[in-house]
Amino acid sequence: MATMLEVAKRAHVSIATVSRVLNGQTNVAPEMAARVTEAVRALAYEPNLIAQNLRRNESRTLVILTPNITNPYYANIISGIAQGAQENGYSSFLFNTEGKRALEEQILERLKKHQADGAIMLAAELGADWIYDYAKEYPVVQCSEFDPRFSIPHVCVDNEQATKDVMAYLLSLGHTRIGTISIENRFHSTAARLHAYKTSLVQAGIPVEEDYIRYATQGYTFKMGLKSARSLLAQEKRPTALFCVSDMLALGAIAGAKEMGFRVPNDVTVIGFDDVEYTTMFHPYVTTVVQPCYQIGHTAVELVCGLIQRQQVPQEVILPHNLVIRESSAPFDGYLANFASHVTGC
Amino acid sequence: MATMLEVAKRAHVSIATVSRVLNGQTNVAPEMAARVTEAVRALAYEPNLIAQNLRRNESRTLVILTPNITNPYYANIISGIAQGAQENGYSSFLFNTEGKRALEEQILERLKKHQADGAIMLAAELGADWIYDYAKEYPVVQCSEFDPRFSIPHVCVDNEQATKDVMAYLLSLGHTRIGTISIENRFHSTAARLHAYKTSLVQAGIPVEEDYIRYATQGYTFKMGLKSARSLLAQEKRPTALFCVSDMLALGAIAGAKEMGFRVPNDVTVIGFDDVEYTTMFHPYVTTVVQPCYQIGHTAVELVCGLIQRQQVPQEVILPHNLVIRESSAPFDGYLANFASHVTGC
DNA sequence: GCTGCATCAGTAATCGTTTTCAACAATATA
DNA sequence: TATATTGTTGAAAACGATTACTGATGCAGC
Repeated sequence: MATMLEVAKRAHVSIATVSRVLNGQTNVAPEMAARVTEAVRALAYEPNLIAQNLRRNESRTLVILTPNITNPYYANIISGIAQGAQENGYSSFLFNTEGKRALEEQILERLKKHQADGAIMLAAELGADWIYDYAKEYPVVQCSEFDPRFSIPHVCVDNEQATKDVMAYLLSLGHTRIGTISIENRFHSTAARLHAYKTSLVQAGIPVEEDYIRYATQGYTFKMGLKSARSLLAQEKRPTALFCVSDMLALGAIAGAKEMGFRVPNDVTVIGFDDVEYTTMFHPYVTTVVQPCYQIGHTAVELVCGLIQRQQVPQEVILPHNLVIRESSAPFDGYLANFASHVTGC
Repeated sequence: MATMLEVAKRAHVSIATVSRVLNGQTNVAPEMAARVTEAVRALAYEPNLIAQNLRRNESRTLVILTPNITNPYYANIISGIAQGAQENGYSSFLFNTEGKRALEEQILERLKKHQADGAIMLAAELGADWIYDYAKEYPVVQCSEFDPRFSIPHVCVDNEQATKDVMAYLLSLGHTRIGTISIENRFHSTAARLHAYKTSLVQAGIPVEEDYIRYATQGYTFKMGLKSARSLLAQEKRPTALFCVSDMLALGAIAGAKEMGFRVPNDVTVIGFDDVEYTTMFHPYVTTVVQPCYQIGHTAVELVCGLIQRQQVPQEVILPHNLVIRESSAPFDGYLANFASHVTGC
């Protein structure tokens, strides 16, 4: 690959002039500029970005840390990030960390090593104090998850309010035996949703029953939803509505309910969270909370670009959520609910 | 961030010595080496990789082009790549191209610009001649898909043979009315599978019926499988077995068959391809061709590393596939098949 | 004609490494 | 004692760009 020097020689100018032409500076005689562009074309010159980055002391690169790229929830966030990065003249590099700290640190080390100008972290856990060590010194932004103890800029929805909306909706449908499928992890969203679930009940004068709460032990998976629903719905005074903290859990819960002979939504209402594509793949389509994923990603890029340019950026950006009502939710039907718990097949 | 010069000053040595220590060279006096390591530690020195790369004229970086990171089929390939890259001291950068040529070219341009040492392309289409322009000059390897007209090194399974295995299995089960859900795209695998489907029939003395072939028009999706199955099974002389070129299509086909009142596998046998996680999520678990995805990814890295080091590498690596028989396939039952086509509900 | 001021092009320093080469000291050999 | 050999070390030249600075040229104003 040709270098700037070769271009300069061919155009009979100095490399400084070549550089000026390439960077669109005005103080170059048109005739010279023409010679340079011609030489660039003839030699198919492409600037060596490594050299450019060294000199400019920037990499124009963002690293994106995702626990699991296969998760469709992240897919839209990522495409928002990719688009935003491009608009701001950055490349975004995607890493699949599987939530492993060692890997995550390895990637953030790139900030130190000048391989990246900023980082966007999806799904950082509560108590991951070490992240703050990087965020203090380098541009780091968090998406969806964050730890309120640290002032790392982040973009998310109001999980507490979203859950309250779900609960208000369920209560308005007449449900009083409302269960939840939560999850065993250290995400802020999980804690916020569980907290709002409980306070909503209390505020409605309904006691919180631990029997109505299950925790997925192995991630937001279909199987976990299935298993949790089986156990929740096997109780004599089974819940008539299930709030699941993710759509995959909801899908599993619906399958579990069906398997036990319950109809969804007639016998059991199931509500999800996130609005991934699968919610409208199988009937009943899932009633769920939609998060503006693309926007979340896009906004995160804007924050991190702000940080890179040492501008003042908001510590927290909360984007609007939306409860979309589809086929998996229906008003409480006392008659059915009392009998359905004894049914075992159709 | 401290530079080498600062480390050198603090250790009272030259930067050459610092470099030697950092690169583990032996001809350094232990006492000096100790001073250097101490200074490195004290200043929390991290080498500037940009400078390093410039000097070494390499980036130790691989770019991975994926059409769709959400597709679980790619997930395992990607993790094989990530692992292989790490083992070889490379970073792998993942890009979601959505099959857009402009984006793909933009990413391959990084090879020219010294931003990446090699590229691994997943799912390149037939007739994408322009790729060859890059592959001629830079290390490029293809995974799963490739164009036999060009000699770009690639890793894949033998799609032709795998399909023949499926067909032999179906024929051995007694099926003679075998349909296929293929797809409208320009992948070599698609052509190979369709070709093998047809030749297997012909070799068995069964004429190829266009009525038994459907083409998914909008990708390997559940909905496409559903739609194709509906149309295939609505025929009076409906096929009793369906070979689908992807698991998602098979899942959709199973749903479609069920919806029409057919039992899978009793009334209709459905076979998929790839063996993604979803095949064992819902019953019946899908009989499918498993591809050694992780291995494919891993091998692709080895090839590309070979190319980078200007070694001779094989033009084609074919990895073994495996037909795994699960719950969605069963022997042909003449009695059921003749009546089931008139059934509309259970 | 001389000064002052643009305008434009080139020289050289710079970014932070690696690596060649020469210098030097210490040791072995004759 | 003189020389060859070996082992360490540092000075300086790369890598390929950007950019501050310098210098040359041309033109206007006096």
